[in-house]
Amino acid sequence: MSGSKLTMEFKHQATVTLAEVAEAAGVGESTVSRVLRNHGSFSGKTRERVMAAVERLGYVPNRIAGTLASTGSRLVAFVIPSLSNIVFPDVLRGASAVLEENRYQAVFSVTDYDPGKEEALAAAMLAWRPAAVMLAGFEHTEGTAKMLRASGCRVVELLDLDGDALDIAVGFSNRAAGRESAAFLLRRGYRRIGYVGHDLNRDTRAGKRFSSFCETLDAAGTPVVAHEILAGPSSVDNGRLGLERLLARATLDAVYFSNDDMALGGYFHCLAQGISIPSQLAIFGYNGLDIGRAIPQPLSTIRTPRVATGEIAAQLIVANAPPQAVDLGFELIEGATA
Amino acid sequence: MSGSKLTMEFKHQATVTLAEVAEAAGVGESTVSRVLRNHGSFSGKTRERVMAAVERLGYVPNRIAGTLASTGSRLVAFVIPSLSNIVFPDVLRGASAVLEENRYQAVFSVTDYDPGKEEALAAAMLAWRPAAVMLAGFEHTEGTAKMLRASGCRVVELLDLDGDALDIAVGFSNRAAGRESAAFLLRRGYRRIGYVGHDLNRDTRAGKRFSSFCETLDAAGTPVVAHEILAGPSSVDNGRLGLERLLARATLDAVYFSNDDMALGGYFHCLAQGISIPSQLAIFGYNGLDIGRAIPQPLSTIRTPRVATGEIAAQLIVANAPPQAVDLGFELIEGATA
DNA sequence: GATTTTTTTGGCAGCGCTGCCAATTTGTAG
DNA sequence: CTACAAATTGGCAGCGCTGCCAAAAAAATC
Repeated sequence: MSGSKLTMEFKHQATVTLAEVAEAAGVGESTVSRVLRNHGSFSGKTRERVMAAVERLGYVPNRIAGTLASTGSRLVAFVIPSLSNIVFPDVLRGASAVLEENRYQAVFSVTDYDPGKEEALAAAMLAWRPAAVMLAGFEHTEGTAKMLRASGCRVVELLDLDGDALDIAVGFSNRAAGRESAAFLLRRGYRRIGYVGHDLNRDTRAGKRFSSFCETLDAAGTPVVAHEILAGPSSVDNGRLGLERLLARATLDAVYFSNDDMALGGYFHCLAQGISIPSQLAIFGYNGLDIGRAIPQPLSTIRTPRVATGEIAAQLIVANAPPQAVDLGFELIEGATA
Repeated sequence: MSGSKLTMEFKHQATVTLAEVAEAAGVGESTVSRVLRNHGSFSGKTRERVMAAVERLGYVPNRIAGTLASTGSRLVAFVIPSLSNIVFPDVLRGASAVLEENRYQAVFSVTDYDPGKEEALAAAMLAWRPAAVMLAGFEHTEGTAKMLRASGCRVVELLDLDGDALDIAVGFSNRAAGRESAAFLLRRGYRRIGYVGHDLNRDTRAGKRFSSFCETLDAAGTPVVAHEILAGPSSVDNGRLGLERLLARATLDAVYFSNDDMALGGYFHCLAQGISIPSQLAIFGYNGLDIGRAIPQPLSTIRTPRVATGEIAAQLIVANAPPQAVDLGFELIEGATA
């Protein structure tokens, strides 16, 4: 479209091809290919001549061509809801370490928790013929599911276990997390419990935690007294704001937050307002962020295996493991805020 | 290598090709290609027939083949030091939003602050013939620089401005950040200033901040009294630990931290130890994390344009802008801790 | 030294798509 | 109805590499 003159200036694709290397080394193309991939047999002398030519010409193999010619791409596609929610960078971190070791490449796109966008991005990803597509959770549009099933590529659904997996699932039960959080608060004797969360229609895993949290409290005869759902993303500020609003409407002795960052916001709100924790108000979070342990009173929360989720998912793909659901569990941290 | 029997079970690459679509629609291959890319001319009737065939067969274009056949790949490669340091997810977030809008794909690898690994990963990235490679800062091995220059693909160096760019640079001056941090502390009257940081040989941008911080204090005749460098990554725990060690060795009235997370660790250490802030000890961070504003005394720090760095970098690539250095600046937040 | 076996090697047909060009169809003007 | 321009369309040669197969060279055996 624009600046074709500029384009000229900055594009000099140093197109050294395998054929040129072969020529320079005085060997056949397939020999170069074998040496470079260290696959098949060739003599040490040949190897040296090829490597010398590669070095001399500054040859960089073209994976695009290589992938097209062979099959299976060593690309792993991540279609994640967000990069602001620490969960996803953590998962990527775990996965990328394993993938890099095995010479796979990670590709990603961010759906912003929008299922429609997820479908579009998943389609775009499939066009790269990845070895696997990794998504968050089980809630996808029908189109997405159909497309993934038809694609023939491996699918890994991450961070959830409450639902039917398309292929592989790695994570833990969000329902169990919600349930155990509620049970913990009940054990501690709290009875007037509230909830502060971010948009649940979009973050369906948070939604599952909340709903099983509610069910557990209902069963105990002490349902959630009040809840405050904030439209924006999970954040410290929203946690603070949410708690402020909630306390303006209801008298509570404990609050469950959809995430640690929100819980921290709530915690700081209490500090600022002189609300003593946990005697006046208990706070319980979710995720087990490091910073939760560093505050004056360690945050009571559930620690999730985020990095491990990425690692395991990547390992299963690398090993071409059969369909399965891997439960990594979570750990309830009693902390000092509840 | 392993499980070829398993392999059979899970690979049914639904290989519907463009040729099959053409066949089914009763048109030529190039026509299908034109319709799908909405490029060139074709009649409305043809369009419908093609789309119907695409729908019916569940055709997913193969970008690998498309990229090989055309030129330029609409892939943007990120070679970043870490995903734990919030800086990089933020940059990716900004960039990926812009890239997705323009139908580019983000690919990434994590170097773990290791220049050797950076070189290897950059080489692997170039094999995908990306439209651009984005790296952190200017400090690369000679091999990396040579390879990037020879590659002919655009290069963007992020988050630094103190050095010579290979092509495009987007960020701000870390030296200026260090200098202004020091100047601020001096203006506030602090004279016995210490530093707590993470591994500086590896995070060269943090190294630059520290060195210009030191120079500024030296020039004022009040050099850094003591510093504590922790081997691990920047983290809340390390900040706490670093400050504890530092205070055991020196009497200080202010401490500069290499990052906000470390500064927060220091802040909480003070809270726990009853050290009053800022009267007994001032704390100054770097990055401007949200949580720094939520704690009882807002953290004094420098806010960096992380998301914007990613956005601008992506925009320049999408627009195929000429080589340039874009200074996004930073903002000193006075806060209440210094 | 001849023969068999094993190791190396090169040739070449695709992988699925795009870009170019020529051919065909359609539209328009004379 | 003819001539000419414009809009559509199809054919096909690659893009750079890998995989297969047969040929050549080297090593082992008798």
